[in-house]
Amino acid sequence: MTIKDSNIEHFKDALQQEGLRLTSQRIAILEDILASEEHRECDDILFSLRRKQISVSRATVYRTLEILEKGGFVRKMNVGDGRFRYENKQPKPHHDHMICLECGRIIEFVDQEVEARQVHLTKQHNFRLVRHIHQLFGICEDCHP
Amino acid sequence: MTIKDSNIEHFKDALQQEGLRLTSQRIAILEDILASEEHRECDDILFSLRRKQISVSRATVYRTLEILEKGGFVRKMNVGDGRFRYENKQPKPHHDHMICLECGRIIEFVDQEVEARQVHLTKQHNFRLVRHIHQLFGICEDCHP
DNA sequence: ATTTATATTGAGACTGAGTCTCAATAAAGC
DNA sequence: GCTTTATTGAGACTCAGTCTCAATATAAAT
Repeated sequence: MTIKDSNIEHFKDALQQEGLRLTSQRIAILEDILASEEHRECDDILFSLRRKQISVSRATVYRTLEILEKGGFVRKMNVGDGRFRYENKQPKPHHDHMICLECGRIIEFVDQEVEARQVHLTKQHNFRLVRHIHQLFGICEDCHP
Repeated sequence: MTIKDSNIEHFKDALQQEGLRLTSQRIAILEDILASEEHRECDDILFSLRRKQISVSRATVYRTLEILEKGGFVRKMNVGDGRFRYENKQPKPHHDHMICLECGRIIEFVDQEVEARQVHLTKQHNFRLVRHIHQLFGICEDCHP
């Protein structure tokens, strides 16, 4: 069984637990996401499918992305420009992002010290930390001399 | 001269540098923001003005907020729910936010270690840091037992 | 394999935050 | 006060994302 197939099996299980069905559209969308390492918006995924001659409606892509996010298959991120980006979450450990203001390039990073401080700071306020967003905006090395 | 008047003077200067005019609407919006410590969305400001019998159009509030942001009078922030929040930036040093997922309460925080790590991490990637977003989402002490 | 119950899909209408247009109005400088 | 031109308000518009509903497809039962 390939890694792809095992992912689809997991997806099938996740769907069944919710009483949802495994459709060709949902498989196509998941496969497209699994095959990409990018941080893409809905239409990027839609056009990627179209290029493969797979016709899915925009509504279905949005609906499936929501299911995939809940199931932990994709990560939905807000870059602040009004459009959400979705990335394949599967093989990746937690990370945050540096975002180039010129070219939109996204660099992933993690820092254990920052992670530890977050826990410390929220404890100080008796705040139960659920998740966080840490985005560093600036100019990447390709975009400055 | 009051602090309020000195702020309006600064605003007038900022406007003049851009060839813009000091109007009663712009003054009313700035005053309303200076009088608040909250993180409000456009309509909160609009309704706050209405309560004071000041009629300004939504378009003008948006337009003025943009000018105020550029001039460093307000800070525009994205909490990820599709609406921008604006806060009085004047007397405050830099800070980030903890956001309660239950009640929407916003707690401000700063941490020099985190700030230092950000500089360090971006340097490692030869990335020129311009600004950052650091938001900790969770449940505040009022919303959990 | 057929049937049945119901989840899913696609097309397009709809929503809501925010932007744009343009005629009427109001600052600022003379 | 007069003139120039920035600003305003009302509503049209945009754009990402959601919702509706009739037609279709899945999964389970027969």
